[in-house]
Amino acid sequence: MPTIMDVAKLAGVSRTTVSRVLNDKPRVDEQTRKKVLAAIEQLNYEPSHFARHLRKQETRLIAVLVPDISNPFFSRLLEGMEEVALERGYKILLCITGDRKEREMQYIRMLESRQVDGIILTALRNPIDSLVPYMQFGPIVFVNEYVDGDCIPSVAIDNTASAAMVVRHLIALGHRRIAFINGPEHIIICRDRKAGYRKALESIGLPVDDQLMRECDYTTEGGFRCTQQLFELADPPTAIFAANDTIAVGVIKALRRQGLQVPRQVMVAGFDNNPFSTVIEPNLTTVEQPTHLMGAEAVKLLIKCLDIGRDKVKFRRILFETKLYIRESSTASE
Amino acid sequence: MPTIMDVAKLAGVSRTTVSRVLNDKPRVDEQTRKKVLAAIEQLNYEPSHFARHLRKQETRLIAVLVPDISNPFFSRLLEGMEEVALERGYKILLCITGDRKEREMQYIRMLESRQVDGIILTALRNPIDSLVPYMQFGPIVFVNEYVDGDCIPSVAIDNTASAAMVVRHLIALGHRRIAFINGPEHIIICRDRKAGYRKALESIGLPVDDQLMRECDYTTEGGFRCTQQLFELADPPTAIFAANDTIAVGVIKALRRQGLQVPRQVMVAGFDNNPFSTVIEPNLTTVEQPTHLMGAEAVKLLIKCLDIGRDKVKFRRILFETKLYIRESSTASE
DNA sequence: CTGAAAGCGCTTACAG
DNA sequence: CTGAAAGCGCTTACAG
Repeated sequence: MPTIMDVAKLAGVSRTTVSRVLNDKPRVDEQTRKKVLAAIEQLNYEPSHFARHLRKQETRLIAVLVPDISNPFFSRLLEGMEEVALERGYKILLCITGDRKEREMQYIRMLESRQVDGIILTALRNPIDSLVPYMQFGPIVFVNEYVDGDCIPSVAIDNTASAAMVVRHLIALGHRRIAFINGPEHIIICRDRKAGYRKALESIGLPVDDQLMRECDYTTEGGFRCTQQLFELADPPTAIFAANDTIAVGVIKALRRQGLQVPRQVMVAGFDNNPFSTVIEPNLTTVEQPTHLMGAEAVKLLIKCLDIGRDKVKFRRILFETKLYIRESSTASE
Repeated sequence: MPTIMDVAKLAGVSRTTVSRVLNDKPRVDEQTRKKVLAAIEQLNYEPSHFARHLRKQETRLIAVLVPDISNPFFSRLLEGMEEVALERGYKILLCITGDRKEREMQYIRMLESRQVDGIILTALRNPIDSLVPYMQFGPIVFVNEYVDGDCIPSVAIDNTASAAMVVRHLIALGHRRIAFINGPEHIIICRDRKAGYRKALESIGLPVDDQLMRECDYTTEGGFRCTQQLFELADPPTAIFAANDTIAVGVIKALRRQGLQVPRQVMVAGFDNNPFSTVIEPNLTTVEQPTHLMGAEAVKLLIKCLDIGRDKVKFRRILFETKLYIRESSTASE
């Protein structure tokens, strides 16, 4: 494998000069440049990223932590990130945590051993304080996930407002008994969606019935089970809002099992615009997040922190708009 | 950020000794080891992976190229890889090609600039010959994808046999007009599935009707369109085998649109056991590949090439068994 | 058991 | 415009 020294010898110059040509520095004679370029070509030389980065004290690597890559929400986020990273000369290290705390910390520690320049967290299962010791080693940016305060830059949506938008839509269709099946409420996103649900009800003076609020683990089975429970109530709901589409699939399956027709007898809405949502019958009303944009923006934010220093970065909290897709599952039949 | 020199000074030894302790080398006095360990602890020292790898001429990084991470097939493959990589001290660089040839080559070139130790390809859109110049820089392993001959180690399934299994299943249910909607036939996997389709028909003396073989781009829309065309035939099929579940969703949607009942009037089968397959009604008969195992095995194979040299690795072609899931879409009503 | 020295392949002041 | 030298942070023969 040829090194810079081989190129220098062949071209009859010093390795300093080769380095200059390589990095497009000024003050190189045109003749010299040509000789060097020819030597590079002839040897099929590629500079070693490793050596370069050791010298420059940077890795051009970004660790992205995701709980679960099979979830289209996270894979789309990654697609958005990858696009921008490549453009800017960064590479992405895929870190799947499986929502396990130790695994998460293990990856965060890569910052300490300088394996990566920075970290993007799409979720955080450890307490926020556990990040503090690592922040000195490089920037950390949230996307999707966020925390109160703005000690850590984040890219996200307004979950409260988005959930409220769905509930208002169901209210407008005449529903008064609207159930909410949430994901795990130790997750801030779920807490905020719940807040949005309450807010929408309260804003028009509807009572908030604890019986109608359920919590599951973000799975289809969870949605199925919670729906069954809801229909054991004396006064069951006429509409169900699920905190994500995976749950909503379980909701629709359970309703079908109960012999209840969607949307005629019960309306359903989800969240995420998962590809599922147009496969299931009836097609699911849902909220779309601009996942590609969010991923892209997160990488841009991280690179900005790297370039100008975290503390100088403004807009520490970037919010994106969401969009409600009204489909069959919440469409009134004429 | 402390370096090995800081530790050496604090412990009052040479950096050679610190390195020995770090790497668990023998011939270090127990007292000395303790002193060094204490210094490491006190400084919160972590060795720089970069420097270590520059010296050792390895990166412990594996580039994994995938066409599309939103496809659950590829994301599960990645999950399997990640698990083993982490166990063995390797990290995974996520390379999304979007099926673009230039993008693919761009990533393959990382081998040349020694950014990664090896490459795993889940697909290859460039001609196989284009890999040859890069093979000298590090091992390349296929998973899912493969080529004729065994110049490149691969982990895959027997696509011909698996497709034949599906078709035999449909034949056993009494079908004689079985259509096949394939993915792009420049992909070897699709060609092999088609071969399996033909083989199953021919094995019991059924004619192979060109009209019943269609090709699309692996999308739901493609499956929809091809199905519509099939039902413009004078003698339409009574069963449709789609080369993957995404296509099969389009098939079922088209049949529904035509007012045809599945499975009563037309039976359908897919491939991949995509999560879709249990969301769509009726639930889809499909073939499951052991994606996690395949991903894991691909990483093991690559690491073996790295450890003992590509040429010494046996089992250059590893085949995994597939499993047919018979669901409603191909179940005869009593 | 321990250390001085060389070297992995680059880049960057510094000097000319 | 060009080059000699130092150095990024490690590991590894080599010598003692």
